Formats: sequence, C-alpha cells, structure tokens
Amino acid sequence: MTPPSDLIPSFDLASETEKAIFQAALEVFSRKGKDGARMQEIADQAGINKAMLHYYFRSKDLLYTSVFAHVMSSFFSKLESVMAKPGPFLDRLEEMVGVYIDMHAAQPEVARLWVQENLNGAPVARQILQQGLQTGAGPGPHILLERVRKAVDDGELQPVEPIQLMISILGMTVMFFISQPTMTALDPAISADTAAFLNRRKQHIIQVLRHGISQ
Amino acid sequence: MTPPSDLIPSFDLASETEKAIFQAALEVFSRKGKDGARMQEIADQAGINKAMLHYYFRSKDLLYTSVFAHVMSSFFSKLESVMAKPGPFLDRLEEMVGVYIDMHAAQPEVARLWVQENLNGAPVARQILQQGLQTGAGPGPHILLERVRKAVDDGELQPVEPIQLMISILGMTVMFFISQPTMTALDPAISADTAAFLNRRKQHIIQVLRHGISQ
DNA sequence: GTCTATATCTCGATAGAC
DNA sequence: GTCTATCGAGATATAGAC
Repeated sequence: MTPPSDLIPSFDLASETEKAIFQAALEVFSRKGKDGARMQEIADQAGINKAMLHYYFRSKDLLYTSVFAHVMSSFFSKLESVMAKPGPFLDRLEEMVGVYIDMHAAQPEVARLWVQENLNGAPVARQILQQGLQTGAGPGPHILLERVRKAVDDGELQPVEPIQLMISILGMTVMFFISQPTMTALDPAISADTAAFLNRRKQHIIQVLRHGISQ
Repeated sequence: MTPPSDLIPSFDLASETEKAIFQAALEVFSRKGKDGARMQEIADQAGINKAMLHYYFRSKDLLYTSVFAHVMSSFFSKLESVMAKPGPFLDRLEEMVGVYIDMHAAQPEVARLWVQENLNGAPVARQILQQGLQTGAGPGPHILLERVRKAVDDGELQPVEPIQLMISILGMTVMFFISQPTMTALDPAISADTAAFLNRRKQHIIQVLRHGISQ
C-alpha cells in the first residue's frame, strides 16, 4: 500500500523550467484529458525537451496528478477564504460568484481540467476530497454546503437542498468556460468584448439566484 | 475542397453491428475524448473485431464525426419540437428542463461527448451550427434564443440577454451529468436514488429560474 | 461480413554523452 | 540539468484468407 503522499505529491514550483512544464501540462491536459494528452506536445509548449518532463516528473501519471492536485487545492483555499467570511449569505454568494468567474477568466484551463477529470470518473478528485474529510480540514465544497444549510435554518433562504444549489451555482458560473467555442459561434458579440460579457454574466447569475426571471 | 456531405456523413444505422459500434463509440469517446479513445476499447465494448470498425467507418476521425453529428442532430430536433410549441414561455421552459434532464438521464454519454468536443475547441460542432445557419433551417439553439427575445418583448420575462439565460439553463441542467463523480462523493444520498434526485433537481431549477432563492 | 496477421507509425520512457 | 538517440509497447490501419 503506497502512502497518499506518494500518490498526490506535494512540491515547490522551484525552477523556471518546472513552472513552464507545469503551465504547459495544465494547458494540454485541460484540452485533451489525461489519455489524450501527448508528452511531446507538453514539451513543445513548455519550450523544452521531452526527456526533461521525465526528469522533473518521472511519468505522465505523476505529472497529471501533480498538476491536478495543485490546481484544485489552490482553487479550494481561495473559495474557502470567501465563504468563511461573516455577513448575509446572499452577499457572500454574490462575492463568490464574482471571484469564481474572475478566477476562471484568468485561468480557464482549471475548469476544463476539472471537467476532464470528472468525465473520466474523477479518481484523483475523489481521493483528494476523501483525504480532506479524513484529516478533518474540510475542503472547499463542504464549507459552502454548510453555509447553505445554516442560511436556510436562519430563514435567509427559501428551503433548498444544499447540493442542488451548489450544482446550480457551479453550472451557471462554469458552463460558459466549458462551452465557449459553441457559445461564441452562437453569439459573436461575446468574442468582441469578453470582459464586458463576463461582467454581464455575473450580474445575470446574481439576478437569477436572488429573484429568478419571471416578471 | 471536399463537400460537407463527406465531412459530416449521413447514414442509416442499418445493421445490428453498426448500431453496436455506434453505441460503443459514443460511450468511449464521451469518456476519453477523440484523441484519448482507443479503437481497441470501442471494438471490445461493441463485441466485435477491431478490423470491423474500419470496415464500417473507415477511420477513427470519420467514426468520431459520424457519432457526434448524429447525436447532436437528434438532440437538437427533440429540443426544437419542445420550444416550437405555443403557450407561455415559462411553461415551455419548465417542459424543456424536464425533457432535457430526462434525455440526459437516459443517455448521459451525449452531454459528456458534447463537452469533450467543446474542450477541444468544438471544430465539428461549430461546423454543424454554421451549416444549419447557411441552409436556413435554424438549428435548435437559435429557436430558444428567439423565444427568449420574444418573451422579453411581450413582458413575460424581466429583461434578460438571451445567450445569458441559455448558458444558465444549460449549466443548471447539464452540470450534474458532467460532475456526477464529484457530486456523489460530496453527497452519497445522490447514488442511493438517482431518479428521485433528478426529480428534485428539475423542481429546483424551475424554482430558481422562476423566483430565485431569496426569502 | 468477419476474422487473423501484420505493416507502419507514434507514444512513453530510458540510456548515456555532455 | 539538458540534450540526442533509441528501445519496446501499443496505436491506427490494411491485406488477405474464409
């Protein structure tokens, strides 16, 4: 039995080369998935040799796991810091939607990578979540679920199943980044000014969550 | 220049073998993507020989394109038939959400395949959409966009950007099928009775779209 | 139409010079 | 640490018997 520290390695992104590999791997894995990605393509995009990938990360599996685990934990901790703040739930929600969309706008590879992982059964993601539960340090998602439960108890929200709301928030914020190629084909105005579109997207999501769309 | 009919072949799913290949290919492509999929795995899952794949579909590329184009058009026509009906927009919306979730519950591979295509830049999907626009026979999504625009004009809905609403509907209905592995890890109750969960999911989405969540 | 066998190429990974 | 060269496994695709 291998210890978890071997399956999900922690590491410092020390050298410049390592950072370049990491970013290139994130990009390629997020587009092609673990199996579809080619080490040669990652090497090319990092501007280095294929042999260097193995020098730094030993194998494709370890490279993938490293990238996924690192990216997820940094996203989780950011979300935790938003949801842990005090104040009305709907205000926290509004901040979270804004932060979440900004994060994905700055690094759209993360959402794609997370989706690829899920399409494949999410073995690594599930292990990380389980690990977080075991160590007691609840991971990002659980904090949101707890917050929703409390907001319903306090009468801030209508009765709502926490996991349902979580899926809705996730779907509304992330779906654009997943389906961008199709959406820009349907509405070319999006590509004309993506930043403006994303600001309207934030307001739309908050609007729907707060009051819905019926007149 | 190759004619479109060569790029996106139409065909009848005549023989049983062909149907088996088609279903197996859909399954494997939806999990691994076009590049990650293995012809051997498709053959195994179809219960036939690897050579038969090439006999029926010539190449991996053509097999992928065939499967994607066929699946998309059948989904589009189903959605069109729902959105084309008369009556209040919010009722049409409610029916659409129900139908959409039922469709994906019956065939979850379709959503996964569509996502894989988008993560890869959606070259095939974009071509299909463009083709639909050229031939004048507006494809599924455009009908929804038009319907939203009219509902806002008629005062049925609050002012809302059609593409924003479309992304929200898509995100809320489809996200669960994409992220199921993670969600069941967060809430084991989902796996206990998925059908019941999906019914609650429908009601939640309608609730959020109609009136939001604030008390 | 369906199979076996095989050609041809590409992939992940390593050896070894520098 | 970084490269070139290469090995061996596994990939797509085809040839050809039945």
